[in-house]
Amino acid sequence: MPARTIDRTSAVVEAAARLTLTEYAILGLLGHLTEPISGYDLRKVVERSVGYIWQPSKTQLYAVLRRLVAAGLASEEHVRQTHRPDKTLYAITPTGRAAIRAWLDRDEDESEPDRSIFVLKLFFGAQGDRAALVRQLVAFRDAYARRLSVYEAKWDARPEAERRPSDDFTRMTLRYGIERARAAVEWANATLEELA
Amino acid sequence: MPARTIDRTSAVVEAAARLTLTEYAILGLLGHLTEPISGYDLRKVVERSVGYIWQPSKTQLYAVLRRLVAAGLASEEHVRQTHRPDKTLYAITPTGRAAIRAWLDRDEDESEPDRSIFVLKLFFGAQGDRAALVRQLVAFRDAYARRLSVYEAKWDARPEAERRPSDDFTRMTLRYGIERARAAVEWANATLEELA
DNA sequence: GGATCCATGTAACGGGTTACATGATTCG
DNA sequence: CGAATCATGTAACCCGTTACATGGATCC
Repeated sequence: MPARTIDRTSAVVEAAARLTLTEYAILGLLGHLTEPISGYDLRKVVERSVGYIWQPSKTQLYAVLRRLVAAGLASEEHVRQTHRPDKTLYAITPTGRAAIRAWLDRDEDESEPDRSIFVLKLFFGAQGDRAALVRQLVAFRDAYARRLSVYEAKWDARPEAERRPSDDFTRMTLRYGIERARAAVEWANATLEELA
Repeated sequence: MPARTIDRTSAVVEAAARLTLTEYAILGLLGHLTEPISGYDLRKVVERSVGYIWQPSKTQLYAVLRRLVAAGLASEEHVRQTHRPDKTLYAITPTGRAAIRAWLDRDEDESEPDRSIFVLKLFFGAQGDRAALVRQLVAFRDAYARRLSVYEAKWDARPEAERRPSDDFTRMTLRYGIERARAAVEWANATLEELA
């Protein structure tokens, strides 16, 4: 938890207005899940779910979980294990739920740029070697094409009978990923032709 | 310049292999331009050109320029002014040119996720208020729609006769921005219907 | 019997953001 | 005559990344 929130004695939800994106994301995941989870397992969940939108480093994950507990937004439970390393399970608290709800309801004021290293490189293309750029453009396209097929595979993953309400939102974001990936692939192909 | 590059006595280009994205971007801009430029003006250039791909804070810009000079990748020239504050003009050096060329030619190994605060929020949509989400989705769509029209206006900006070789690359990246923005707007509209 | 899985950390480092500051000048 | 422009900076803060570490258990 950032130091600047320490002096906020009351109004925890308002203090929560100062969480990092990473903190909100992890807190949101805890709220998304139905059972307490270890940091280790949470990582895997991230990879399978929001990974394509956003991803924390391993170290960050553990650090954030502890911060959330310190802020009262999550609770922890230590579990002893005999044949495996001991672990700590984290769950969201009512305060935590209020915090994400407040975050979700709050309007964001700025729209971030679509950051991409490769596209930035392409912008400077005239200063470099054309063949190298083409090579990287191909890699760029292939990376998005791979993503695309991963997303599309997920699309039909869960059978309709087992769907939960939150799946609707998962699918919306999935569709976002699909549409944007598709746009990227098509653009890359068109640009490749232009470079040839 | 990061401290870790200090001990590299020779092979400046290789030391340059350790620059930040921000540093490469600014160096690339210096290489892109034909004349020395002040930090102040460079900011405006950023806003008008690569701004939608990537953008540094004001403070960063000035700091990076000084770092680039310290590394020998850029040169500076102090200009006294009578009716305006004095300024410093920066230009890329031959070493700097070699550095971006090396960067441009180098393959990137990782593909970053398509980070978006709002989409992350939508992923957690089930935990929040539906109306608030719809409101933000509209804002999201409108922001991209605005971008879209800005890009499209740029597309036909420069008359064909005055075009320079680097414009081809500018247009490629511009088209990327257009296609992705279009995809975002269409997705947002479809999702809005779904939420209604 | 070497690799991979489980499960979690520490330490160091640095880049980037936010807030604040300055002071003359030109525009409306 | 107040606001915006020009032009650059300092200070503080901290989030996030990278590298490194541990040690038993299971898999092939």
